[in-house]
Amino acid sequence: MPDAANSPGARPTLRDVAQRAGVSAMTVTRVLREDSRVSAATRERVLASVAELGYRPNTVARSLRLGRGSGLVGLVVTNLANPFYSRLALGVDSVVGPHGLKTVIGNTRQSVEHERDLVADLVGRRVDGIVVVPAGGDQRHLAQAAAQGVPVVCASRPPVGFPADHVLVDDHGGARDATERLLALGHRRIGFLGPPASVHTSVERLRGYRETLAAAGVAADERYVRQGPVDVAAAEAAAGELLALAEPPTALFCSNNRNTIGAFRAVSRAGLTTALAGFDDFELADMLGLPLSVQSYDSDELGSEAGRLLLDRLRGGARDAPPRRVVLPTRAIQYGTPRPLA
Amino acid sequence: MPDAANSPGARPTLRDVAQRAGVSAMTVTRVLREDSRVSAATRERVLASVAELGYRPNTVARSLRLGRGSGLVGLVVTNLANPFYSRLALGVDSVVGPHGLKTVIGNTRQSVEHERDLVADLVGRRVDGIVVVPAGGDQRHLAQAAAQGVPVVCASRPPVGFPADHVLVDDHGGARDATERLLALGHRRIGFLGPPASVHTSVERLRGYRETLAAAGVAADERYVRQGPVDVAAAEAAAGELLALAEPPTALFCSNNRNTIGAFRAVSRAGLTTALAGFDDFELADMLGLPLSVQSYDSDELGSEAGRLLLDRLRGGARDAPPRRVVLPTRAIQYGTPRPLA
DNA sequence: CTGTTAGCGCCTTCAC
DNA sequence: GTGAAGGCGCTAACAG
Repeated sequence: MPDAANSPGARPTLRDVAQRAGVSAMTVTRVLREDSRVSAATRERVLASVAELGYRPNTVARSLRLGRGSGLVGLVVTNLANPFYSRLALGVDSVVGPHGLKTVIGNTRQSVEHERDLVADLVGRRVDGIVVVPAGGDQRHLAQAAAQGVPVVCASRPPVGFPADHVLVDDHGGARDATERLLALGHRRIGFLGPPASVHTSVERLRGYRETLAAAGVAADERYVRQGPVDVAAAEAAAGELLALAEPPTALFCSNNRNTIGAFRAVSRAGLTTALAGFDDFELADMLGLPLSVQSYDSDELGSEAGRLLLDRLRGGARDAPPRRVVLPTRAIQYGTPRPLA
Repeated sequence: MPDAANSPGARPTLRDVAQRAGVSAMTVTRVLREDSRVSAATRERVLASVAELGYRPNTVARSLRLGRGSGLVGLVVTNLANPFYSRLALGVDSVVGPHGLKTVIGNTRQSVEHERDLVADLVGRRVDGIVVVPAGGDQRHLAQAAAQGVPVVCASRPPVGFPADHVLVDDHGGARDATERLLALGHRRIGFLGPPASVHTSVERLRGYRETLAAAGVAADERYVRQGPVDVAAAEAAAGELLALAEPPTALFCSNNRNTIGAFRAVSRAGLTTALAGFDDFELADMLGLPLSVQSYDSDELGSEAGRLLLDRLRGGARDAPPRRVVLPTRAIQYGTPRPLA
């Protein structure tokens, strides 16, 4: 009887295997851990017993006994449906997975409150570490987790009020480059479209945009700045407003791909040739029929870097190293042929 | 000293709290579980002690003691970077999350071997259940997990060789509708583009396409069928081949959005007006400048339905119900104005 | 080479 | 109202 399910739901234990093989539980452990020297004969018997019972060691009990963590890494993001975050998740998982760690997802739906509950839950589950894209400014719960000995790595946004490893994108540099490209084409009336100021990346990208304009001697015009849209529809509306101004911008810098796509829709619908520069690459960007430059980077790299930082704390010697910061560069991609301003 | 980290990494235990409050561990448990009647005074002292130590109950130990599962749901997909799967993940998580279950992700990268290892690992972690999009035809490892008492729910593809709840999309019906739309426009030379026959959905959609053609009295032409492309580049190449035939198809039915996008690129590059019908909606589909009909459905619904089926097995009375099947309908979306064949 | 003892952190059972 | 045992499944540390 290969897999006699004696009582459904009652999974066999180490003891069951031992008893069936006529040895002690300890011996079974040894065989399973390929530990010390066990006689070939015994090993055979034990393995047979394991197979017959369909025994699978209980990792939970094991990790409890060993005093280690649960072999889980918590991943906390605002919206996993966003490919940006799912790639990030994959990046984390691809790095920690080979080390026997599984990734637990936590979706906060932009709510700091959810984030706090999630982190508390993850800490309770004794995750070995947490990778988080903080949803808001209040990060006390993260500080607390870190203080309780759970390594925290922030991705995309820096930790606030406590030390932690973090991985950022070169938001400022990317925004500078994007803006410079528009300036180089002769544009002076350049609009800005991006998420609200509560989003760290948006702040940095806006700063890069402003500083670049200032450095080029272009007067800032706050009418051209729309910090707010988080989805395509809102971005399209906001872009439409800018384009409808008496003296509309001749170019738009869009600080993420939601805004770029929204802007594209608005420009396209209005039948204009407003130049576009954006942050984040996206599929079909090359087929839009408008020249477009984007600042691109792989979000899975954000994840894999975060995973590496975490592993260093867990396995490497970086257990008590001072907090580290990794900044990923962006690279410019030009779609279509840029048109100099007439 | 609010959170004196006595020894970093050594998290306080129930006993520590008890000792500090001058009570027994049992009493602390009671307070935490809001169990029996504990004197208000004791409760106060315990809670204070909890707060001061920053104590967080160890869920791992708890679930071990209670003999329950780990409060985890395993999610096994081939590629989380694909928005299809990340939405599915979110759907699962949104349903099981409110029941205190967390979702653990497992990415198989299309490898059945990885899938087997992953499932084994998840079972070892005593997940309460598994939602899986099976990567291949060999599902013995899933059967085994199910046999060991871990409820398995298949999404997008049915279980093979063992009974299990599953959620499918109406692949056949959607393909029929898509093909009928092309026939209605007067097309008779209709090509098919889709993933290899190892993918269940592809088989069903191809079947729907073939049966619909046959029903309309259109002779099948196997030169027009390309079952293989899994990414945009391969799809574009395959579409290019079809378009380059001596007697090219006047319309293409693409059985997923990778193939639709690839076909669009090929058609667009060739400057043709080949009609397109696809499966799966995708962003910017409306901006492509070609008429296109797609069979759309929400993959998060696949996930949430799967989550519900799983919950029924875990919490509901469906513990030992016969396996159930849920089929989600598709709905047609028309982008642009369809052009009847001249 | 193999077995016994003890206990990870928690909670059910039974006493007081 | 509260506490003392005992054990969930597993494995270090020590026997033998």
